[in-house]
Amino acid sequence: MFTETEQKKEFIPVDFRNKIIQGDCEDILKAIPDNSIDLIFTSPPYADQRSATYGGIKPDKYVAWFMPKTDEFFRVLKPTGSFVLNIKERVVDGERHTYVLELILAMRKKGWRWTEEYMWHKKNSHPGKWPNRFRDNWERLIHFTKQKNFNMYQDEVMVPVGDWAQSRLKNLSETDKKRDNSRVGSGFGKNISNWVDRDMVYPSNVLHMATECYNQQHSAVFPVALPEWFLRLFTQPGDIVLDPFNGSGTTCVAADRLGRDYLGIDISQDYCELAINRLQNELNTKKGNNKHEAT
Amino acid sequence: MFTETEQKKEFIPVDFRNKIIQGDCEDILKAIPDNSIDLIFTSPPYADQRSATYGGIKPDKYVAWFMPKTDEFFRVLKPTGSFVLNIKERVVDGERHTYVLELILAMRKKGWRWTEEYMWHKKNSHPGKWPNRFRDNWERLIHFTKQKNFNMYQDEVMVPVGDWAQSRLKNLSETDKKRDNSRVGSGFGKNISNWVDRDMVYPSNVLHMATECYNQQHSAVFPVALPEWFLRLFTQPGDIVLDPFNGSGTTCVAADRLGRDYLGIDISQDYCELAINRLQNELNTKKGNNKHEAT
DNA sequence: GTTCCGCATGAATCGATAG
DNA sequence: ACTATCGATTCATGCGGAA
Repeated sequence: MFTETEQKKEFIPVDFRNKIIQGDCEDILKAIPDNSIDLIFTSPPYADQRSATYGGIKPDKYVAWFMPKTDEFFRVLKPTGSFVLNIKERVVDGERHTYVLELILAMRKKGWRWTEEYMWHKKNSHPGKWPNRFRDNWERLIHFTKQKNFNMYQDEVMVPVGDWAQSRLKNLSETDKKRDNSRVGSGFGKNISNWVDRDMVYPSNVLHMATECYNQQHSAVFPVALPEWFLRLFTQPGDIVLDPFNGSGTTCVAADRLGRDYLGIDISQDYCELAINRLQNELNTKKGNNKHEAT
Repeated sequence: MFTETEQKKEFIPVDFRNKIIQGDCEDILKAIPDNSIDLIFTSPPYADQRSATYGGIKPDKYVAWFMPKTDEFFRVLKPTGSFVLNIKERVVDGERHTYVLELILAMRKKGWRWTEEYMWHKKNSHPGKWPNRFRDNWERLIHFTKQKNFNMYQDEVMVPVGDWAQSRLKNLSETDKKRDNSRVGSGFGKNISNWVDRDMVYPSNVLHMATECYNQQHSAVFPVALPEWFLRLFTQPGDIVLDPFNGSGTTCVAADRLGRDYLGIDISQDYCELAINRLQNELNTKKGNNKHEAT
């Protein structure tokens, strides 16, 4: 993993796989060839959020700030690739701001296809009570593509039927997180299939996942299971996944676990270091598990 | 209940409560005074759907078709009232059509406030998948208001607390609970009572409800629980609720059950008759229950 | 080694207060 | 009048100490 500027310019065009790069994705991506990325999965800083690291983009300026970046995304994405955007509109003056709607319309004018909108139901959203609204328990996962036909591997995200299987899936994923991560290279779907492989159905466009909690230092804004789901659905092992707002590197962790290559870009040096540490921990966990299995 | 045109013109301005009226809501509402409706809850014909009765509005014409009607809705709605629109964008040529996004933007230009967007998660939608998408399991419930302050009765829709609290509180003895409760009366132990006393919490903006089939001819309408929830939240008993695309009359049934007055408008004579029959059945059920109680 | 419970902490939003 | 900051509100979850 390289974060130094010197290495970027000569390294990326030749081989930009499995790197975390510090910088503005709009600039960094200029060095990436056209039609070279299989999946872009990202959660950009929401308007006026994360101002400490991203400078707090004003809601009214959000589309203008984001559009040049999506132009680069469009260029580097393979024609059969997908762009999954995790975003939610802020409340401004007591009503939802329209920057997400405007962004979708603007991106369509640039050639993007608004193929689908998945729903992430967050079980543990921020609490609070106000006179005019309840807790915001969902976020958009907007699926853009460059063309009508794109790669989608639906069988890879099939889920067990019925509540009994759901509860077992939950238990498995929790215990597996620490103990069996090395085997999770192929993912929980395969583990599950050991005992319920005959009762699997296709999921819907509603995803139920809790936000992941805090290892003291930092909180991942979305759970690893979220990029994992879309990586299974839209990529194959060996494909390359880009997260241009990499943050703590959750997308790259998912790619690493699933045997996909990643490219993570973030403007914050601190975030880049955090992501590199997380990925190093993943590597150590793998080694530890392998050693454990060997003994 | 009146469906004849002759009765409409003289009757509505004087008393338009608990009626099902056949006609185009854009025309019928002209007879309704300004600022007279407490809540508008409706699920308009989606683009290209219900073509037999509504002539199959083309997606590209949807906003132009819908906007004049929302102007009337705006006029008849009380300043403190709410307009809840159940809608979902169709897939056209492999991507989501943008008429819902455009509708929200157009309505805001006319003075509507896009206060919130609730999510209806349809738990039992029809199974099925397509090469480029899974089954669509959610719909928007867009909450528009005329002004920043509006009527909202949040306590009416509180829900039982989650499993985590049940499991965590199950070991508290009855004496502990009583002691803590009594302390609340004397002003002590308020913190404890926050946990022990509370078995109801406020919901979020995600609604989990199964779809309902009223009968074989009119499939996949929304469940009565859906308007019921919003009627509880945004109206009080005696308030008047409008559904300008009344269909089989589910909104009116909810209003009737909750002691709210209703006004249902639909362009289809068949739907109007169906709704009137449903409401008559409700009335008969009530009478039957009362008689049973009397004996 | 389990289970249980206390506690801290969030992609939040509102209203009031201050400059 | 308009923006910036701050406290209050609220609940699902993980962590860690205790039983």
